[in-house]
Amino acid sequence: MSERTRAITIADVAAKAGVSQASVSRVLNGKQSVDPGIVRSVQSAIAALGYSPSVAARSLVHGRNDTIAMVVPDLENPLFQGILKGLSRAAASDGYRVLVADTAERVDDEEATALEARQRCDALVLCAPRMPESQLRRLVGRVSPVVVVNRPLPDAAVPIVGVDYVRGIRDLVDHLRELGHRRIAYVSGPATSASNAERLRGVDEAIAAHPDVRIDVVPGGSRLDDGYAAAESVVAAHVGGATAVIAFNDLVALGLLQRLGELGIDVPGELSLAGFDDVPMASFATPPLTSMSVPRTEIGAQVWARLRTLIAGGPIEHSVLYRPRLEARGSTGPVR
Amino acid sequence: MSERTRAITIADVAAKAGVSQASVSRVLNGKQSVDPGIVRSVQSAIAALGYSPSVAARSLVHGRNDTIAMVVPDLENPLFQGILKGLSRAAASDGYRVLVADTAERVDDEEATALEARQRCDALVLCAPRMPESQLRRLVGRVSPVVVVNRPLPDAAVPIVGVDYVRGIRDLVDHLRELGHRRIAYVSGPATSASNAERLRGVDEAIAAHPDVRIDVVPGGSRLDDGYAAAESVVAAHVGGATAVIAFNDLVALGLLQRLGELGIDVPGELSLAGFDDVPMASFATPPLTSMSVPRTEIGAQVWARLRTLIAGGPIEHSVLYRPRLEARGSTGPVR
DNA sequence: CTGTTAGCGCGTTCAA
DNA sequence: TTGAACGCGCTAACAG
Repeated sequence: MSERTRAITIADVAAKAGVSQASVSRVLNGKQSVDPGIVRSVQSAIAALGYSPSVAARSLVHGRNDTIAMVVPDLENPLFQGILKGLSRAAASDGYRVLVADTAERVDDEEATALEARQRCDALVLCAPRMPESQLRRLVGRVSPVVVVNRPLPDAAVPIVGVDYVRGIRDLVDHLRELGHRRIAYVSGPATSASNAERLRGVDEAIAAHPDVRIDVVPGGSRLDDGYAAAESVVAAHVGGATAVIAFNDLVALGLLQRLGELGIDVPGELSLAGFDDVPMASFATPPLTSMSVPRTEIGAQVWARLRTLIAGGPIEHSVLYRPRLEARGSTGPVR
Repeated sequence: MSERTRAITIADVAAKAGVSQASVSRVLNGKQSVDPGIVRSVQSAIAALGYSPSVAARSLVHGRNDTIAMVVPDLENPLFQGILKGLSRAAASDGYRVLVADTAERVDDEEATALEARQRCDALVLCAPRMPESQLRRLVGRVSPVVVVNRPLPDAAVPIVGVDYVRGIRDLVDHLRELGHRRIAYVSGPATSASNAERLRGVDEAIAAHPDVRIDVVPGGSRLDDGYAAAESVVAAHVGGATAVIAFNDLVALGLLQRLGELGIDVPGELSLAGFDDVPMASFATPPLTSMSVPRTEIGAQVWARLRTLIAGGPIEHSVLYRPRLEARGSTGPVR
């Protein structure tokens, strides 16, 4: 059929318009002032030829390509999806695009993936990195500009945007305590998750603050089926006296809720249940799930704000920690 | 603090190794045969300098950058997330990365977004484009190589990967009919969604095939709250005689399920309810939601397979339509 | 205000 | 096998 035709270049436009490449470039970028006549002839030449500049050539000259990368352990996590959406839209408003790199929870691939992604982009977002702290500290130094999400890294020269899980758990425990609960079970998240470690700190602090409260930790995970599978341990804790359960996140809570229903355990009658993240589905569960709300897309926007500053050569802006907001719903009730 | 240091280039490596740039390039790309001694000195120079090649320069020379873009109406849709995940992982295994471009359901921005994304990448995936067919036909010609997802485009020179919604709806109606239902309500999706149009065709075909079945269409949407809001219309249809409901997708079904519960309508006792897509949450609802399963990540992988062929200069491979699989669960039951 | 020139960093001829 | 030289497409500096 048709010949594989080479793309048209700025030289073609210049020739057709009868001017120099520099003039075409000026018209293209609106630099300096150009003779209105030239502008018109260049513009019509561009239109006639259907020319569009080579992004690659521009990148080579400028040393940047207006693209950032987000490295994430699992694209299926609603929290990360929300952050990606917020980041993508915020960056787009400044003419930047977002590359996604899903490490599929393979901790060993994280560093290589991050380095490779950074090669292609002007900056990086490391979302809930699972790698050891020492490795992460080394890495952030190599991939700057970079912003870290949901992973504490004290005194590191990196802006961090995250969620105050410690505070969130404490607030949640307070809520349950006010309802009369004194024995609580916490269904934990992935061992590699830093935010799970933070939640556990929240658990410890809550216990310290309220000597009358006891919290047992049972193994869980991060997905629906993890919650479903955790039901057995939760029931054991319930038999042992627990009257309320806090799940690592809403997915775990919803999976657990389902299984508890199958087992004939009334929520919140016999057992109160709360999740974390306040995913859209939370308020649509039966009963509606009490959760700690986290501003997912807002986090993405804040990440972009910090990254943009860094890209522009600005300072490392202050880290920010969002305080989760309690959304008390039907799944938690007074102890009886 | 430290000087803003210019990145090291292949010339630096060549100098340090005492060879020509060409030799370094050869070692880097494993082309031709190079003297083992040179190889070693180059490699140690690379290691010593911490050199890594410029992606931009490579892109300029090769005319490609091993990146593809996926344009999607809404990143929050579980179906698109699954496709993105499958696409991203499949492409990654071939050394390609994925750029995401979320149009936020702004139909008017779709074309510009697609063109801009294509500039930066070697190929494009148009996921459920909302634009008019004529515009889409024109567009696909301009952004080739491209694969279209979930949008029929008869006789177009583009591989299409999609879901047989017509057949899916028919199978779902058959399921309900076997349970004794004769009056059904369909809660429709977004007006701009081509897959909704396909579902409506399925509805029509089902009616034609089963003269004893009547299906009423009520307005809906694509998200949880759309389903919640559609409850009123559904109840009206129920009062009018409908004993079963098919929702545009699982999100709508789940939102509807919630509201029906609040209204004291028993599912499936009074009203059977089915969704579409079989999102992870479907089987965890109360009652578990009957749905039509769609292989989300598999679709992403198939998209990549076709795109890869196209990028390699291969032929336009056959389009493929996945037949949804019925997952009959507790939300649908015999009419009584 | 305009054109000419010199790179940006790399791959790839073409001789040697 | 190796190195020198050119070109990918564009922007920025410098003259004119």
